[in-house]
This record gives sequence, C-alpha cells and structure tokens, in this order.
Amino acid sequence: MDNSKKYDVLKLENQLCFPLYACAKEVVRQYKPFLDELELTYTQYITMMVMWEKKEMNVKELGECLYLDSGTLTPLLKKLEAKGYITRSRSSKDERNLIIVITEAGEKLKEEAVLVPAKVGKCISLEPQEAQTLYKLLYKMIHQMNE
Amino acid sequence: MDNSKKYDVLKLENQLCFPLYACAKEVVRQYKPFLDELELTYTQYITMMVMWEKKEMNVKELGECLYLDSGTLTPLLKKLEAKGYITRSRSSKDERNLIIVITEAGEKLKEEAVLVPAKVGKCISLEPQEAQTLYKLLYKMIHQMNE
DNA sequence: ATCAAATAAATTGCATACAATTAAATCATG
DNA sequence: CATGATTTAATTGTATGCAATTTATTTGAT
Repeated sequence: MDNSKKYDVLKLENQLCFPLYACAKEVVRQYKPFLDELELTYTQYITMMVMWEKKEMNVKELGECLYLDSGTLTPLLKKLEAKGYITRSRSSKDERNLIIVITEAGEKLKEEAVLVPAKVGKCISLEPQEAQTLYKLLYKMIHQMNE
Repeated sequence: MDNSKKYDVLKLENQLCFPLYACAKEVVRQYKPFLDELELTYTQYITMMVMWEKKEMNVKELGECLYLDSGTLTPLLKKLEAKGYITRSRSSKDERNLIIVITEAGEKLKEEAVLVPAKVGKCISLEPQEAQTLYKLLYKMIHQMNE
C-alpha cells in the first residue's frame, strides 16, 4: 500500500458520517429560533409531531417512531406533561404500558407549529429533486442499519 | 386550502430533517462497538481525526473544523489529555489561545483507528455513487446554513 | 396454578451539545 | 498610551442520548 495514502481514510473530509453528524446538528440549530417561540426543544417538537398525528401512543411506540429510548423519553414526556400538552397514564389493560395522550392545549399548539416547516425551509433550500434524493438515501441508510 | 392536508407538513414522514437527525444518531451508534475498543467516544474520535491530520490546533480552530463550541470541547479535550493523547497549553504568543498538540500515544492510536472506517463501512453500505451524492448534498446544506 | 422468562418504563451514570455568561488577554483608536 | 471593544476559553445551566440496571407487570411453559 502507498504509505502516503494509508491514513487518508482518517481525514474528516473523506468521511461520510461526519457531514451527516454536523448537518444534523446544524439543522436542529436552524429550528431553534422558531421552536423557541413555542417553547419547545427539537426533540420535544418531533415528539409532538407524532402525538399530533397519532393522538395516543405508549412510550415504546414513541421510541420506535423516534428512535429514542425510555431514558430519553421519560424525562422529556414529563416535561411535555408539565407544559400541559400531553397526559401520562398507565394502561388498565397492561399496567406496564404508559399511555401518552395529547391534550386540548397540545392540539392547539399545532396551529403555531404548522408554520414552522416553512420557516425552516427558507433556511435550508434544496431543490425538490435534491431533497427527494437526500430523503431516500437517508431512509435507505436508516433501514440498512436497523437490521 | 384543503383542510385535510393542512397539517401534513407536520407529519414525521414528510420531514427531511427528521431522517437526518435519526440517521446521524444511528451512524454514531454503529461506530460505538469499534470505538469502544479504542475507548473513544464518537466526538473524541472525530477530534482525534483532526489532530492526526493537523498535529497542532487551538480550540477555536478545532471548533470551526468540528462545528463544536468551547462548552463541548473544553471538557472533551481535558478527557483526551487525561488519556494521554494530547497536551493542552497556552500559547506564549497569545495567552488566550489554548494550543492542543498530539502526543506520541495519540499518534500511536492512529494505527488502530485506521481500521475503523472499513469496519463501519460494512454496516453502512451505499453504492459509491450514492455515497458521493449524499456527501455533496450534506455539504451543500451545511454551507448554506453557515451563512 | 406457579414461577421463570419476557416486557415496559424508570432510573442511573456518563458524555455530549449549546446558549449565555464570565474572565483573561489583546487590539484598536483616539 | 489608556481604555473600551474584541477575542478566546472556561464555566454554568439545561436538555438530550444511550447503555446498563432496576422495578413492576405480564406471559408462558410445565
């Protein structure tokens, strides 16, 4: 092997994972000013996105949707409950399950939240075709890694 | 507006940012078993990648490379110093600057680290063309957001 | 029916991330 | 050349993330 090239794989610029990691963080940062208006963090926001759609979920299901575990979700859900956007209660069918249900206030928040994607979209403008390509590649990777 | 579609922008499946966020986390998880062998976290690993290439950097430069601030880097660099992979010392030219220099032990670590990318590559197999496309799109976004 | 195995959350411990603030050093301008 | 502005790290405080463990509950095989 050409020794001058041996360590090139360790250069940041030759990594695919690094821009992925950096880009994800930057995107979350783009969300921040808009989410601050709703007093939500990014993780709380995506959790609410699931709740806006599903209305009722248990922690395990939420974790599967969001790729988060109970160590992250438990404190986060307690905060959302404290804000009044969800309720947390044990299932009577199976006491192990904690059922998360969206509240009226939670539903109401959706009216403001619906404006967020467009605001962020202005900061991150890819061509529709590029966005589509990126979307597919990301999910391809995600599915590949979850095997 | 068609009301049945009004809130579709809030569905996780219609988000580009969510798979980005999820994929980045999953990738870091793929690294973990291999980095565990080196007793490095992912963030410590990418920091070492910069050090392997540059040998000497100050905290500000590292932060620019890695998109991290001193709040993250200061404790991380202290850990890398404790492991013996870097030294931390103030510049005599400008005492505000903290100069990070890689040590012998740090250089030595590169021998094991150089095997990591291939191992991770096996878990994340995109076609070279796809990887190239993804790489370009991610950097396009990163550069756009840093304006 | 009983009890070991499995399941679901919660807890614990550690390591980021990052905004905001602070402290020290240097610069720049009158 | 004095001092206010700027720059660089460090610190503080809050919120993740996740592995590993614990606790409570339920399931399932005998």
